[in-house]
Amino acid sequence: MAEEQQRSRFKRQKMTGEMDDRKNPYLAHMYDAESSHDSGVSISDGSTSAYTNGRHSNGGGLSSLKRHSTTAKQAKLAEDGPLNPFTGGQLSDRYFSILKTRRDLPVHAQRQEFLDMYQKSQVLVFVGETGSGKTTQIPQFVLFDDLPQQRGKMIACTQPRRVAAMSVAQRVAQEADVQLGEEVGYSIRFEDKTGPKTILKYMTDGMLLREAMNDHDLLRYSTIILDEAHERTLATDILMGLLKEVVQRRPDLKLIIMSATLDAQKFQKYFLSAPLLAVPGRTHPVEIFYTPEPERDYVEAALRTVLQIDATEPEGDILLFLTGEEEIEDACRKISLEADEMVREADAGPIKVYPLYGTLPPAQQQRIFDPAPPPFKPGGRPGRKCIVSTNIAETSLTIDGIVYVVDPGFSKQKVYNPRIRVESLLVSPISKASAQQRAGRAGRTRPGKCFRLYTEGAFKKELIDQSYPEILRSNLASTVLELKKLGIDDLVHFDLMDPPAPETLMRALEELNYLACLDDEGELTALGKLASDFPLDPALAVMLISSPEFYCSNEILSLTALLSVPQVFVRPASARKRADEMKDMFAHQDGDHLTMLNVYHAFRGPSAQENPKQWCHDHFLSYRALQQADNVRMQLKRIMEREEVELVSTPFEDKKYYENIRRALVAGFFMQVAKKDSSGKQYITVKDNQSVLLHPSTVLGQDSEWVVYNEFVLTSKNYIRTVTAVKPEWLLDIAPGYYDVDSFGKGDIKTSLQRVRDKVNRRAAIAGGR
DNA sequence: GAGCACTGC
Repeated sequence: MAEEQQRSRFKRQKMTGEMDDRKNPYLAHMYDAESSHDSGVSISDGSTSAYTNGRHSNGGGLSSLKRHSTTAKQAKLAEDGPLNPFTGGQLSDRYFSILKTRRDLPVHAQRQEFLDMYQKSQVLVFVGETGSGKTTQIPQFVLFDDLPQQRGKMIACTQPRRVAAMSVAQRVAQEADVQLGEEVGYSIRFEDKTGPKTILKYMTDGMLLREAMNDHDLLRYSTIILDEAHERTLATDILMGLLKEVVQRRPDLKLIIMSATLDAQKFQKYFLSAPLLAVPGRTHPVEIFYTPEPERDYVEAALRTVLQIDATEPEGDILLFLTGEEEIEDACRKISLEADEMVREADAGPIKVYPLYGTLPPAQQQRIFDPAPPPFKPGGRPGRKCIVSTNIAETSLTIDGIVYVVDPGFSKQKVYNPRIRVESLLVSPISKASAQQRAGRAGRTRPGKCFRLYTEGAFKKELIDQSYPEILRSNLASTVLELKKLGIDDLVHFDLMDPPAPETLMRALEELNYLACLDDEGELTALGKLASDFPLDPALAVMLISSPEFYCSNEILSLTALLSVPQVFVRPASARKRADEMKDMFAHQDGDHLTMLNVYHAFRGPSAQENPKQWCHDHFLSYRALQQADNVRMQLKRIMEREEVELVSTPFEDKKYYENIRRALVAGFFMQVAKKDSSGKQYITVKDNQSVLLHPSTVLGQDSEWVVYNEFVLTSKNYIRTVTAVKPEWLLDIAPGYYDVDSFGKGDIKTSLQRVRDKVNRRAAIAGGR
């Protein structure tokens, strides 16, 4: 394929607009800072005692000092050693070599500017693009000025992802020349690597939110840094709302919002004109190409583009963004096949194609870091690798060596429809910010190219600037419960950056009221308080808390854990039949929940525990998911013990063993019930009257009139997945408030429930009359 | 007779 043809398909973008943002450093500062660092309370030369941990150092002559105003110069001096300013120990050679590279980072050039701003204002917004060093350096800059050890406090820096919190903490501990978990540590679910000496703590945003629920003013911290705020995770959004109030109650608390996009003005405005400091990133230029005409089939266009790049562009790896597992596996097969043909016909270089998505086993994910294949013969055309990935490569994983990015402009995104109370995944156009982030992936090691499979006009006019924050796309039942526990009573006036639709809030309140977590006045009930102690969706928490009443809390505990982790059943395309046969071995005729419980019990059994990994592989089960379930189970069990929720079981021989579990299911999921309709082919959901089908993966036969379901899946059809048969009289008995039959709209469900009610009443009358 | 982007407590 000629270079000429390649060019004709893509209009070369003039280097304006977006690319200018990339090339020109951002406005260095929009805040006119006066130097305020000359304030007398500085660290005496040569002394390091202001930095050593007050609770442990023995020469704490300066430990009574108030908040310091350190200058960049002073901090540098302290950093230069020879002793570690925080531990008093000898600094290692590695420390000094890392220190040199740290001082080359773009943020370092603006250290004084940062300190001036930090000292002057309680809240500040910091913008730093990829490669600026903000995540590792800013918290350390703060450390040298804040000196939290002198007041027995800590600096917190939040991350949206656990791996990031872990790896950044590891890196910063190295930079500070301390043991991870001592002065520098991290805290994520299931793992707290901090200790009494910890003064800088990286943590997930969810973790800090959990802490806030028991300590509304976050008194353990002197400075809180919310990193990657532009990602707008649910936890970050709530933390921002919360901290906006906390900084007013606590004048001694400092807050830094760190973001990677220029949208930072929005953060600035939200925090009442907080000053903003922007530092340029360090990336290579990326040339952007657009298609002149819209593409009808983006997958087909993507394949064509990848092959064209392979045939015509110089050495360099390719990253293609697609939306899901199946699409990706399919594309990988096709690219490999076509590329092989090109090798035969046109003497092309070798190409290796790797899929990348979240549910891929870690070992296979690691393969994307393998080097590109060598030429077929010495001096021949160089090989390249092509990675076909979901959005995971946009934020969570960075791959060096990518020179070409192919961006069809779509991703799967969660959407929530409050009218039918359904969360689902939908293939949707990405935002401008996402497109920019994707393009940037081509310029990490050297100048690159990004091929957008949409027109420049579409980019400008059709793509929204930023993706909608998660808070606008989610069911907020657990969020509302959390807010109540956080002491936010007036939800409507709680100042969120993007307030959710009133209907979404109403739905959440209604759901929590039916679950008896909120009373009719919207106040947190005892059950609601208890439920908020569990890191679970409210329905799951209520099911777990109610389970002792059904003599099966041990079993419901296992089931709750299983329902909070990814799917345990594995069904590879190459072995569907065998996988299904294996699943049948665990099947329980009354439904998928009980089947999952059978799996878990087998997994915990002696024969599986001999070699659990092998056993899972042999039985087409996900070892990772089951292990995770074990972990979650332990965590939940500890909370149950602490909160004195009894752990009991019905003897397995008892004929009520399974029935009790099914009844307990109803206690949490009575709002997720469907009844078979008159045709007998499909089901109708209770109250919402949605037509749904049993998901084909279910073990349940077609003869169950009433079922509870765990989730609603909206794909080619409306499916309910993970379903178990229940009896209608249990619904009336266990959730009488929700099953107030007279309040139901006319229809089959109402008639059936009336009939059941009458039958129950008649039986009661007879029993009473005897 | 199907398909789950991603993250988190």
